[in-house]
Amino acid sequence: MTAISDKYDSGCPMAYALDIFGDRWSLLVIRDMAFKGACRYGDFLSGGEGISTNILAQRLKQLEAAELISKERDPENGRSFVYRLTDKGRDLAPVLVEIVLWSGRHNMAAHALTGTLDKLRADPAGSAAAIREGRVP
Amino acid sequence: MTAISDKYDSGCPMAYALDIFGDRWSLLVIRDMAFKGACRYGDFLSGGEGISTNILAQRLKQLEAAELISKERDPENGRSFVYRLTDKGRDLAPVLVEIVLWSGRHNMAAHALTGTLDKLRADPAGSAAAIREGRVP
DNA sequence: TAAATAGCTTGCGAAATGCAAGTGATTCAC
DNA sequence: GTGAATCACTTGCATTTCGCAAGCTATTTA
Repeated sequence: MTAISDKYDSGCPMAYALDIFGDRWSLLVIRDMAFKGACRYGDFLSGGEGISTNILAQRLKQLEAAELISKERDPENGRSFVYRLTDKGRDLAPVLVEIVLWSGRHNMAAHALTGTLDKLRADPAGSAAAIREGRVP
Repeated sequence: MTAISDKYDSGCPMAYALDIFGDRWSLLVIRDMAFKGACRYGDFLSGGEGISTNILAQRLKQLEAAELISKERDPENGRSFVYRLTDKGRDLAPVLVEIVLWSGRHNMAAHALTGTLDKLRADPAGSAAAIREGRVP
């Protein structure tokens, strides 16, 4: 399997992408990693939207299987793991940036991540580059 | 309601967007409109991935409620309706383009929409502009 | 006026989701 | 060295959503 499954794969690039992150939670996990520097299970659990623990575990496995994230033991705490975006995952930066910019244009009620939104607006390409390099914009 | 529901809205721009199109089918419907010029119920049903009719009807309602698409009677065929992207819907163009480009970079098996993919690669901004203007890239 | 077309709606079994409680492997405090 | 705490899950179960098939309504064509 690629991620959730290949059962819908029609060869369309959009369908390929949605097969991997076309659900409620995957992009929120990736957002936590890209914009907030989250890297541990507990970080995602307390990410703000209240993902439940079984779904989180499932999504992390799927994202790892799709090679968007990697999982390693935490060298400083043996009972913890560190999740990181892979090159493929960081390469989603322009997608994330455009989604945030779109929401910024159309959701007047937005109040979270606004500091980041200002930076993205001021320099979308630079922000995407930052994510791609593993930095938090 | 905004779309599927507001129950997850945390004020984060990403969450706002995913609340509207964070599911398996919404972006595929929008893809059919943006890249293939689809505008009728039957067009979406035969869009390639096999969405089922009840889910399609539900998604069209949600997308209309979120003001990404509009619905009108077809002036040339009274038993048909014409769905169109609104300004807000067409404004998703950069998101769609970046998703397709990302898939193009990472899915070597892609075979559908490849003519479009080449155009997007050659001129991403121009392709996004075409969608924004209601043309098919 | 009968048949075909377009766009749904309904019913129902299967799958995914959400919540709560429980497990197992470290690690820390004493 | 032992008990408590932490971290990362897993399991069970009720609820929700999905997917398939059949049916319904309005309009149009023959």
